[in-house]
Amino acid sequence: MNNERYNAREAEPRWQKIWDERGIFATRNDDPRPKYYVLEMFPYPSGKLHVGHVRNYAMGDVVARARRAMGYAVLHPMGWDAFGMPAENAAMERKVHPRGWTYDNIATMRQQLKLMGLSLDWSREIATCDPDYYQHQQRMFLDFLKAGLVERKQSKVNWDPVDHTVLANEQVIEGRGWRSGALVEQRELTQWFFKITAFAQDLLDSIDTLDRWPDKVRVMQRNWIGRSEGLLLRFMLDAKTTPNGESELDVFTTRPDTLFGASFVGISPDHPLATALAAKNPALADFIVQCKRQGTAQELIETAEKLGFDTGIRAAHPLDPTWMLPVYVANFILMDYGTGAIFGCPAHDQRDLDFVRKYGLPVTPVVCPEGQDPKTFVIGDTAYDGDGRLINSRFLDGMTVDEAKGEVTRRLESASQGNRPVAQRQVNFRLRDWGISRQRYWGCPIPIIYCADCGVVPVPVADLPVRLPEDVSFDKPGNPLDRHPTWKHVACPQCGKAARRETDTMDTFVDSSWYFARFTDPWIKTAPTDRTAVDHWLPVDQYIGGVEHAVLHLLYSRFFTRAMQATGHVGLKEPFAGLFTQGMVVHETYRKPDGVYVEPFEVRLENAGDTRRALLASTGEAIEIGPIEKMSKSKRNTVGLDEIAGTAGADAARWFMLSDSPPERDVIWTEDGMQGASRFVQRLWRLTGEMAEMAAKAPDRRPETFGAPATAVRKAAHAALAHVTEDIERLRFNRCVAHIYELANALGAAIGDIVSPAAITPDLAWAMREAANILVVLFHPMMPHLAEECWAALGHQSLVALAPWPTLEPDLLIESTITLPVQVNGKKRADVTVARDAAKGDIEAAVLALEAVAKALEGKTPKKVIIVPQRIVNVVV
RNA sequence: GCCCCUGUGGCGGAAUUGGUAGACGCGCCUGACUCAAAAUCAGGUGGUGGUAACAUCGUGCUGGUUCGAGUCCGGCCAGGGGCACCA
Repeated sequence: MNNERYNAREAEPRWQKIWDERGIFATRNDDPRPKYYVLEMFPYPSGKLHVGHVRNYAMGDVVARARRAMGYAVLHPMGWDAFGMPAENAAMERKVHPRGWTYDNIATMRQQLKLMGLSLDWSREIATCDPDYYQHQQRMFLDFLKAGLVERKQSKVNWDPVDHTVLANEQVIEGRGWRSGALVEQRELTQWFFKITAFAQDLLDSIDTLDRWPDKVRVMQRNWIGRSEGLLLRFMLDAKTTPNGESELDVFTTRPDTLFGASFVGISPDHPLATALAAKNPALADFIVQCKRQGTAQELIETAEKLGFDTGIRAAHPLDPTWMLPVYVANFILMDYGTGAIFGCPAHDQRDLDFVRKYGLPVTPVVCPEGQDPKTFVIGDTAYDGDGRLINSRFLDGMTVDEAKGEVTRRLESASQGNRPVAQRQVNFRLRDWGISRQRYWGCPIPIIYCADCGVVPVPVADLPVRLPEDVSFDKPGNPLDRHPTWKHVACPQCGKAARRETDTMDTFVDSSWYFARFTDPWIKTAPTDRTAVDHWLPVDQYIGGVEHAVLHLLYSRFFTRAMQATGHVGLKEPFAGLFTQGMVVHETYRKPDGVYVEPFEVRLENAGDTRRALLASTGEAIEIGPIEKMSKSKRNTVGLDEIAGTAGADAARWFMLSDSPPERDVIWTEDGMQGASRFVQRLWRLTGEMAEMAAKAPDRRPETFGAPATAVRKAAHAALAHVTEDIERLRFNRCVAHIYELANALGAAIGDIVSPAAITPDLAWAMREAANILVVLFHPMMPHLAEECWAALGHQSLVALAPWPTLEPDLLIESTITLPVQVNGKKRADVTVARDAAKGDIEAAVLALEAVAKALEGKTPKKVIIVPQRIVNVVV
């Protein structure tokens, strides 16, 4: 009997040490068993772990431990996404070096992860800030460059004025920098880009193959890539009106059907034609300057008024050369989508309508909604973008929108002007190339040298890595690499003359775009990956992380894997076969009457009847319980790992984080929930202790027959086994938890039914031993330390971490008689117990003989009796 | 504005994918043990009526399909998320 309370604080480190010493979670690449790669998104070493990390890693660990038991060679590694801004901010604020700050944090967090008892292969640990890692990234940058997947170009970029760096589109959330929260400005800079658009169509198409990804993420990626099909059409310009005799203008449209509703042609202020004309027209130059000034902050763009400038240029309508349209420069036209030029159809596009109302251009409706009289159909303040029939459109009149699109496309494709078709079908993507240049120190240096004679020169592979200099200062804003006295001054690798290093570093999302591949062989020095290892382990079978990376990390990694495939570093294009996005851990907020937030561990909660109240633990002062929110430093509602591992223990915390809420949803951290988990830890300890006592009396040989009590115990154990196995495979951890509770309840009841020691027959003792073993193996993925302790108490010499998953006896789940609910007219009136394989006629007879059924029938004769085998009986009157 | 998701007891949530709504946990109530508390154990816990057996209503609202709807379809309402001058 386990008389002592289970002491997690003593037991947990003891088992961690044993696992560690025996190296049981280190995975060999030549393991012949089927592979299974489980990965949780690796953490940024920000300082300390909190319960949100516990949830994330506990889920991955359940999968890893269960798959290991099921006979897979499991790869479950851990590393550090170690480059990034916070290290530099710490350097500025605390006068520490980013490297020291980062590695100190890694040491702390590694220690904390070990406290959680995760079954990780620490021999494969990597940190992205280690030159042993980033040199390979530089190597791949050079390979991608050679393959045409990297490009240096001038473009408009998002500039974060607080972090003093450029941000990718994916890193701008509602017009603000994703880290700093500062309003992002537009700047024209020369930058390095990864050509993610080269794979736009494939990235989109392959989403259909990611059948183990959440729909939500797939939808978000589809929207982000944003494919639209349309027509590229050529407008002929009146050369007399253009600055340098230009005679054509290309326009992209998805609505060629509305071409007869055109009332102007619009070009972006950044369009080459606008630039050319501005050189000769000071008023237009002023207007363009005005557009750019007004357009610096994203937030302003969204509320900005539509403004335009009539260039005096005239364009011929593609379907009627005699119809001349005015060409405006308009502030709402984006240069980097389509061609930077549009035709404006105000009746059916709200932006165009707002624009023409201001400049007095005509509004001609050309699509009339079904059922509306074309004579009375007028456009007011709202453009009509729905379906309908064409009007005011000459040969298109009467067609549907789709027919008209087809007709216009056909005509213009076959019409030629100067030996080229007037129009061609085109696909455009919203997705833009990934700008990776960052004007920061703590990142992977871009291995490029600029030479006055040779131009842009890649660093030779033999010279890699390009290491970050150690002696840098953070006393001024801006890039420390750029103002370093010597680092950037190098000899040109080609001509030997004085040249200059690229001082930008790579976006930290590059670092995390391939780490999962590096884990497959982190020891190889000569290449980013060992092809045998990487092709063996990839794809990741189960990837787990936050949904906030749906269009960031998860899209970049898909691109990067394609680029690695194109340059021979991996043999596949989709890195993550299964993806699971877990919810956040949220917590109540607490504030003193003066509005100051109070941390959870300073608060004492009291339940009185249905009401709860919070008191300051130290003084008893009443505290207001605020809304439940995402854990954040500003709301002071975070719960750290140290607070819980040191008291209730890691197992209880893991158990609580996996219980109640479905894993994809947010979970609320509560003291009560944590206590409930702790109680269950003790209950399992007592229960297995009692069962161990009985198990000691069990015969070695399996009994020939089992009595009713033993059979009940065995049925409960095997039912739980079946459920937990399925629920782990489907990542429904909350249901695993419920089924383990059910088994514990059933076993507790079975023990309670034993009236005297004499009732413990050999077959019952044997069943108890079997059930106890099943119970411990079933909960060990969630509470591994407690499981080892119980496993030892059951007399095992080996570790439960190495125990095989129990074998299910399906016969135990099949009952010989079943109880079916009986409905009359769809309302439940009785139960009927019949043989499992009873004939329908027999069931019907049994049902109609029931007193409750007769009563409900009120003497009427049933019209029909519906019998769903093994399910239900419904008598219809 | 467009796209997507969610809505079930006091709370977190189950419901074999169209078949007994409320598994399991938390909280609460009653009892046992205790000088007392903690811990533990036993019982109860959707609403209404009834001592009870039982009856009746009940899955955001509303209509429909069906022998049967939390689950499917139509229309609303509420909450959350994503995208947003993308032509």
